[in-house]
This record gives sequence, structure tokens and C-alpha cells, in this order.
Amino acid sequence: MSRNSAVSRPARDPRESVSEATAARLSVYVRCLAALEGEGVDHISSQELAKRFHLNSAQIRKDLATFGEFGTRGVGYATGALKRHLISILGLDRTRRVAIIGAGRLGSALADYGGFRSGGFRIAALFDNDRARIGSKSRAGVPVHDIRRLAEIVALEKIEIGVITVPASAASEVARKCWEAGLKAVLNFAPVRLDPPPDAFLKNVDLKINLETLSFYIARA
Amino acid sequence: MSRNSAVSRPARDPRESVSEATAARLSVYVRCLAALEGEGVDHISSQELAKRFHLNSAQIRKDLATFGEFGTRGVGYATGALKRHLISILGLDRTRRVAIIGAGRLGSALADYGGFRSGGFRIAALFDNDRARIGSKSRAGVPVHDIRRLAEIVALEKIEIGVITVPASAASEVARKCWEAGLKAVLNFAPVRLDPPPDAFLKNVDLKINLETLSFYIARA
DNA sequence: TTTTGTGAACTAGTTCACAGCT
DNA sequence: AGCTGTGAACTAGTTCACAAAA
Repeated sequence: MSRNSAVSRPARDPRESVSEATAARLSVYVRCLAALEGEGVDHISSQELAKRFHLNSAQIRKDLATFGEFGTRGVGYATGALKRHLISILGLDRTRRVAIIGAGRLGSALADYGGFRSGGFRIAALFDNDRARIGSKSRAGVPVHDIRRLAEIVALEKIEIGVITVPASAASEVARKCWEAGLKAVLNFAPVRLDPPPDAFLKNVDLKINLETLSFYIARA
Repeated sequence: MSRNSAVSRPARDPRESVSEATAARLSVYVRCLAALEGEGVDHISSQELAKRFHLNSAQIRKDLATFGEFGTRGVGYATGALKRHLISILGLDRTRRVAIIGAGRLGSALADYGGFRSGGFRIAALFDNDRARIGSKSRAGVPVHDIRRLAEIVALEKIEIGVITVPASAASEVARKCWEAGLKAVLNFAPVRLDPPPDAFLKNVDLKINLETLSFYIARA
């Protein structure tokens, strides 16, 4: 089954039974806690957190309880400590290196995109098969390599995440190369269904489906 | 409640009770049917469609049955006719005009992105508040206007969909301007929670949350 | 008293399985 | 016989509500 924008991987280990929705909310909680920290709030209840950021307090507690007991009954959660815990759970307490395959407009834009470059991620390389692009650098200085050097550079630069921004026609082939190169996590922007090996994670961001879904809703409004 | 990448709008009309997952699958079905059409397949059963594209046959039938009876018992679905029906249901049988607000790297890349420019969508304008960008054109020729002319140009160009690609700090303000300008559908790339008016649709594509979710899964693998 | 952590209830979404049409 | 359309069963995800902890 190929849900749009769902992580597809056969669950097998109970540790993996964390739903994607829960995982995504952890990121949201980190953002909320960072905002509160900036305001000097050092403790917060799930109730207050929910009110401030339009969330559900029971869901916050349930999400957090999946990973441990971080709160104090009668008091709430310590803002800084909880944030650090969540950052650790998300694996963002160390830098994760990212390769973008497809140095076209979208790939280059993402390579220089602030949201990708900050907060625990580092875009280490772009890849392409176009001789005109190979050897150049993105505006922010990310080098463009020959796609044939993917496995080599992934190993050399300790890259863990691949982002596919090639045209649909090339995406399956590129995805195979990512998995061969040892990338265990891939974010795919191509409007194509990819089949990851059982030990790899795949997330799809299908921009066209997003637009078409909006079209659907306005068409029937 | 702010689900990442969920269309947020209070359901009120039974016609609107189509889940976002179902709406997204309609796009997938159109793609599958287009591929089959290209191969000259003129009829297909839900069973066969499911096998070919890794879907579930009961889900296909249920999704389609939401909108009418398109199949013939004992036979299946007529490829071309079903595709046309779905395109019509998705509102893609006429061109929808799109404005991108934020003419930075990401906005410009999306303006020229094939997936956005083809198949029923037309990027009619980019908007920015940076004098250096206003008056220029994207590589594909999309003009960059002053954000202050948003309402004017939305009306003039009959733009229906807004895409927000400004930094987080500007996103709420820009979203408000979109709704004031009469845009009823907004695709938001800024990592910020926006509150659409009750008659507007909002879809979020949070690239950072996507990367963080992948980080989460590899961290615990 | 306040607020967590969590079983129970509820809601949404998916898949099964079959009556009924072609 | 073959396949759709759909109620029923199932599964996943969310929210409620309260016992237990501080």
C-alpha cells in the first residue's frame, strides 16, 4: 500500500511501532518548547502547552509517555529538559548528513534552504548526471558530484539521508543507487512509487498530489 | 488540532466528508490510469489495478464508489472514461491558476517546477516584498510582483491557489493577506501553524518535519 | 490540589467477504 | 463466471476520564 507521504517500512520490532503521526508531532513539540524556552518559561503542563499551540493535552501526554516518564505529577514538564529529551529521541543531538540527488532547480533550492541546513542537518553533497552541473557548487557552496560517485562519497562523508529531486523517469533508478550506497533513509520528491528494501525508510513528498488535493476541495466547495 | 500536512477545515457539509487520504488516492488513480491508457489497456478490474500498482482492490472500489458507480460488474472499469471522471472530480478539467508568495530559492524553484506547471495548473505570478526581486521574472518567465499587489493580481488573473514559501517569521502575515485576497486554498511550506478562515483550505508541507521524522526512524533502527 | 500516565471509549480509516448485477 | 458496490469486521489513531503520584 502506498500512502502519500507515509513512511513505508514493514514494522517488525515493537520499538518501531511508533506511528508516523506521533513521530511528526515530536518535531512540533520541540518547536513549541523552543519557543517557550525563548520566553523564559521553565515548566509547562500538557494542558497549557495544548492551549498555547492548539494541540490536545491527552495526546501530548500519550505521545511523550511512549518514550518515558518525563513529567512530574502536579507540576508538568521541565521545558529545557523535555526539549533535550525529544531532540535526543529524534536523533537530532548530532548532525545528520544529507545528500540531494538531482541538482536541478528544486534540488539546488533545497540544498540552500534554511529549513534543511539548520537544526541538526547538513547538506553535504548534491549529485547529478549532467556534465554541465558536475564540479559546480550551489550558491551556499554545496558541491555537485557525478551520480556515479554516490556510494563513494556517501561512505566518505558519512551521509545518512538521501533526498531525491530528479525527474520521475529517473527516480526508480536513483532510488536503487541510494539503497546500494547504503542510505537507510530517503525523502522522495519524484511523483513515483519507490520500493525500499526492508531495512530502509522512505518518505514521499508529492507536490503535485498536494496541489491536486487542494484543487479537489475547492472544486467541491 | 494541527496534523502535519493535513487539510484543516471544519467539516460541515456531507459532501466534504471525503477524507484527505481518499482525495490524495484519486490523484494516484489518475496517474495509474494514464499509464494504462498509454499501454492501450481500455478496461481494468480493481483487482488488476491493485496488483499492477500495489494498491488494495477493495479500497479502490470504495474510493470510487464515493463519487458514483463507474464500474461494470463482471467487467471492471473503462480506463479512459474513469480517468476523465476522476480528473473532473479533482477539478483538473480546467486550468487552476496558482500564485507563489516568496520569490526566494524555494519559491522560484517551485515556479519553474515541471510538476507544478503541468497537468491543470498554471503558475501565474510570484510575489515578494524585496525591491530587488520585484519586476524580475523567474527563469520560466513567471513575473515577480510586489506583495502589496496580491489582492489586485489575484482578482485580475483569477488566481485560486496560493503557495507560501516565505520564511517562518513572515508566514502568518502572508497567509492573512492570501485569505484577504480571496484565495480559498493555500499550500504552506513555512514551518508555522496557520489558522485558515472556515471557508478556506490549508495544506502544510513541512520539509523540516519530514527530515526530522526520517532522523527519528534511523536513530532507533 | 494539580497534573501526569494510562485503560477505556470513541472515531476514523482500511480490509474482508459476499449479495447482486452483467 | 466475474467483478462491482457495500455492510460488517477489523485496525489504527484520538480523546476521555480517572487512579495514582507529587
